[in-house]
Amino acid sequence: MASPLGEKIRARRTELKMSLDALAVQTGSSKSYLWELENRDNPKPSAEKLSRIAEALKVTLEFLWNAEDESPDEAVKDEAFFRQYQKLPSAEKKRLQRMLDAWDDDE
Amino acid sequence: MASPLGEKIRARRTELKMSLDALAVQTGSSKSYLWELENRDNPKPSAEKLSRIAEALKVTLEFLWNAEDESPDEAVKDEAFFRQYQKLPSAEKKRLQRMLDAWDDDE
DNA sequence: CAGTTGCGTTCGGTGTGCCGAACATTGATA
DNA sequence: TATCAATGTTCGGCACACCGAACGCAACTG
Repeated sequence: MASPLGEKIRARRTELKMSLDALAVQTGSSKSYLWELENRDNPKPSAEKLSRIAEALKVTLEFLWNAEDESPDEAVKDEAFFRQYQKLPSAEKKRLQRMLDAWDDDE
Repeated sequence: MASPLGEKIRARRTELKMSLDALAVQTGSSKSYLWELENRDNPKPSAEKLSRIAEALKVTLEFLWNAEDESPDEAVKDEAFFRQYQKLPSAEKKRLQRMLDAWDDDE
């Protein structure tokens, strides 16, 4: 019954030792709705709600919404890579971009 | 009237030379709704819709949603790169990671 | 025991996200 | 000019995201 999104929210919330009430206050949601997100079948929160939840849980939107096939560990590494990448001068970025494109062409 | 989110969606959509119709098909939305997202005052799309839009536009959820007023052009490219990167198998990721590390060592 | 506090759960109602279908507008073609 | 195709715009209405308020239940404390 519970969705992957719901599992992630609950896992992270309990990890941070928050109650539904506490999270509700921080995110401007109602605890009843948060309960629905965690337990109901196919939750479809708004970007706004989910964004505030992600913020309160100190994870990214991407992690909550679509990291289904990715382990949390790998997601964290990917984000670290990205932060590192962003600091490069654009000439270097282009080099990496070309490598990526080349790989996509091979499948 | 148009929100930052709306501006970003339109900017990226026209950049990719897509019509509202085309984007609608790709994202499972209606073009009328996409028009509302681009032009109406305070759009509050669901995470689901926004996620599919981000994917079609090749940017991340974070980029579309966060009202970062930093230089958008390079940010868009970075996000596109990251989205592409995430789909790689981890062996490939490691290769790129090593290149990045090598760069950092040189300064 | 009765009361309190803290947590999760249920549920009816309401605002609005999102849609389909019509209408407006531009541009191209002859 | 008239006409057709493509894109953008408007609008009425339905479905459901989200809420408040009640409820259940366990662990306390006097």
